[in-house]
Formats: sequence, structure tokens, C-alpha cells
Amino acid sequence: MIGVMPRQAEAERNDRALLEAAREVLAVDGAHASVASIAARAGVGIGSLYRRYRSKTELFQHLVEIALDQWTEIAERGLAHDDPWDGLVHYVTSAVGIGSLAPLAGMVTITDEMAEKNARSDKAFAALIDKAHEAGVLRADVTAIDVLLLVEQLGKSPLIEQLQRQGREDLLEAARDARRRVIAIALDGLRPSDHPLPGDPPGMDLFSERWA
Amino acid sequence: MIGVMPRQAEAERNDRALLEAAREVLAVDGAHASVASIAARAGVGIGSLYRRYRSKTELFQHLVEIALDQWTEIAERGLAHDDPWDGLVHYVTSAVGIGSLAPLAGMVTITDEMAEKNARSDKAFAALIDKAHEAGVLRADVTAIDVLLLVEQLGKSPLIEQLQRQGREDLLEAARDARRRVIAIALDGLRPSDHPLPGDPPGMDLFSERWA
DNA sequence: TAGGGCCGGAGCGTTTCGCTCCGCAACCCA
DNA sequence: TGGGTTGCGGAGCGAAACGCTCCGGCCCTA
Repeated sequence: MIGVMPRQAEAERNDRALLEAAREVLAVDGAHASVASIAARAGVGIGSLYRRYRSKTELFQHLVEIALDQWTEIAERGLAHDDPWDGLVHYVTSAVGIGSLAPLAGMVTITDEMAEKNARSDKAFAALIDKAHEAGVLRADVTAIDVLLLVEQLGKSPLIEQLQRQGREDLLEAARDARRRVIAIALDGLRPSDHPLPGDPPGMDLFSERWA
Repeated sequence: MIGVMPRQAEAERNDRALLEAAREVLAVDGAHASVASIAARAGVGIGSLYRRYRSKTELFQHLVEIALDQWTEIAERGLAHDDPWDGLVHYVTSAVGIGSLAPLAGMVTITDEMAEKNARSDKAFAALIDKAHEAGVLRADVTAIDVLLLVEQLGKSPLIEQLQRQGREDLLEAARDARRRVIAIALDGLRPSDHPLPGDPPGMDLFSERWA
């Protein structure tokens, strides 16, 4: 460890490192992410991981709980923006940073508390979309689910994940800059447009059973 | 097997099924995709897989070769379009269908022939981008690499992959429709815009060592 | 300096892996 | 129709990777 550090502070730092490492490894390795790789990426022994969490599942459970908090906060903060477009941009760019937790579907159990938080998040997000629609800054033929799918699509970054797998830390910053440009392109596609979207708006059922 | 079928025709059908299954499983499971799951999804025994390919690596190698051919064909066909914008749309929508083979990086060896084909594909794609720029249908601040990254980003579909993992075949068609809308949104973001992209255009080095 | 608590990681049993090999069924030719 | 051949599916092998336990040793405290 670098320098002197009180015990409690180190434990706290380790816990944060574990959660971040878990997210990164999960993005790269998907559902097959191993506890050994998570601990290694966090710069922590396996033993420390198992002192904090009783099992791999429990760690993932905690990860989902935190993500739900973040999604709610992001949606409500975006809704609080004066400019609806800025609020939407804030939501998309922030949500993309959280990353997709889809690989965890089926591994975690959804508590009532989590379902409630999820509903709250959805509600704020729907209000944000409505606000943008009313202000005329969001194309009329796009629905909240379209935007959610777009965010999820932007959440995973194949290039960044591959560079992480290869350990090319030197290129990561450039890749992240490039990703911001791609996100900006996609966001521009959400502005009012004369070119209508194909097909019918997607139904809610696509998202309703995501964590089943 | 269903009905009577000559031996050679069945073998050919099996090979095609194997390649398609390999692509699907690879998209869902990433680099950890197992031969057993590939064979099962193709509706074929493991033995048949190993009669056609000497190893898992050889199958993946073949997959990359085919993808290179497809990329080249798509780029040259897009370039041949009279309307540059239609050509670009054709390229993006088709390339997205091929899917990302990024997980295979490091598992396959790049032959000179493959490198040459890749160069040919890149050249046609660059010409396609130039043509669109000159016609003024593609936003000026976007580079060929931006578009490549966008295509790669759109290539993976977390929702579809998750539904496949869960075996929810009933929702797959709706998910694919929804995905087409997301792609259309992103494509609209490529049209000329008054809102400049952030940062500097990405460098070629991001893609140069992809298969290292 | 003596003690206690937290650390990293070796190693357990289990699962999953890539791959081989063989019994059986389908087809061809006499 | 019957014997030979060809290609099929999948049981099972050794090896590798997995989740998790447990303990020797280091660091902090007093």
C-alpha cells in the first residue's frame, strides 16, 4: 500500500475498488466474470473480497443496488435541468457511464425495495422525455423506450473493452474520447428530424422482464 | 434429420449452420463461447464439428475470413450506390448485421491474405465516406473512424443477446424491430448538423492493432 | 515488544472445458 | 437384399478454471 493509511480508510477504499473492478470485469467478461479477476483488478486479495461479501452473488447484488440508485439520481437530476435538452444530454451521457448490468440478469434477486426504486427511476425518466417532447427539442417519433434502448446500446463499448482485455492502457484515453464523439452523434439523432423512424414504437414488454 | 437429403447437401447445410451458430454464441458468450454450445445451437453433434474443423481456433479463423469478405463486399457495394447517402445507409445497416468479432482478437492469426483483404475493405469504405462528404450528405466533422466506431457500437445488441440467453424467442422479433429504430436514430445523427462534435477526430492507431 | 486483526493467496473439491473415439444408422452397389 | 462404407451423435478423457475456505505472516496499536 502507498504510504500510511488508517485501517478503516483502507477497507473503505478497497470496497470502492472492488465495486469498480467488478463493473469493469463484468463489462469485459460478461456473466463468466470470475472473482479472482475482480479481486486482481481491484488490487486486492481474494480473501478480502470474501470478508466483505459472503459470495460472488452478494457482490453482484450490491452492484445492482448501487446502479439502481445511480439511475434514479441521474434521471431526477436530468429532469431538474432548466433546459430539457440539456437534461436529456445529461441523462444519456451519465447513464452510459454506469454501464450495462444486463449480464447479471438471472443471477440477482430483485427485492421489493429495488423494484420500487426502479419504478421511481422510470417515472422520472418518462417525465424527462415528456418535457423534452413538449419543448419540441426531442424528435416526436421517438419514445422513452427508444431512448432507453439507445442508452443501453451506447453503454457497452466493444473497443474499450477489447483494449482493457489487451491491457493497452495507453490507448484507453483516446478510445474514451472517440466514444464521446459517437455518443454525441447518436444524441444528434434524437433531435427533431424530417426522416421518420421505421416500424412501430417498441412495446414496454421488452423491458418488463429484463431481470427475470 | 428432416426428410431425405443427399450426404453432401447435408454436410454443406451443417457447415453453414455451424458458422451461423458460432457467430450467435460468440455474440452472447464472448470469448468464452464453448464448442459444445456452438454445436448444440447448430443442431449438430460435437463430432461433426471436429470433422469439419480441426480445432475451435480453426473454426474461429474461418469465421473471421468470412467476415472480412463480407465487410469488403458491403463497402464496395455501398460505394457503388448512385446516392452516397443510400450507400452509407446500406453499409451501416449491413455491417451491423455481421456483428462484432472483437472477442476473437488474440485467438486468430492474421494471414497476409487477410491483411490485404482488410486493406481493400478499408479503402472502399474511405472512398464511400469521401463521396458522402463531397455530396454534402454526411456531416463534415465526422471521420471514417468515427463511423467505424459507430458501426461497431451498433454491432452488439445487449438486449437481443440477453433475450437469446434467456431463450425468449417470442420477444426477439420485437427486439430486432426496436434495434432498427435505434440504428435509424444513430444514422440521422450522421447527417449535417449545426452542433459540432466534441474533442479531436480519433487517430488511426485505435484500429491499427485491433487483431494483435 | 507483545498482542490482535486484517491481509494475500495457496489449495480444496467441483464444474466445465477442448477434444478423442467408438457404436450405430443411413446410404451405395452388387 | 445384404455386406461394406461413410458420416453421424455424444459419452467420456485429462486438463484447466471455477467459487470458496483457511491459514501463515505482516502491520497497526498500545
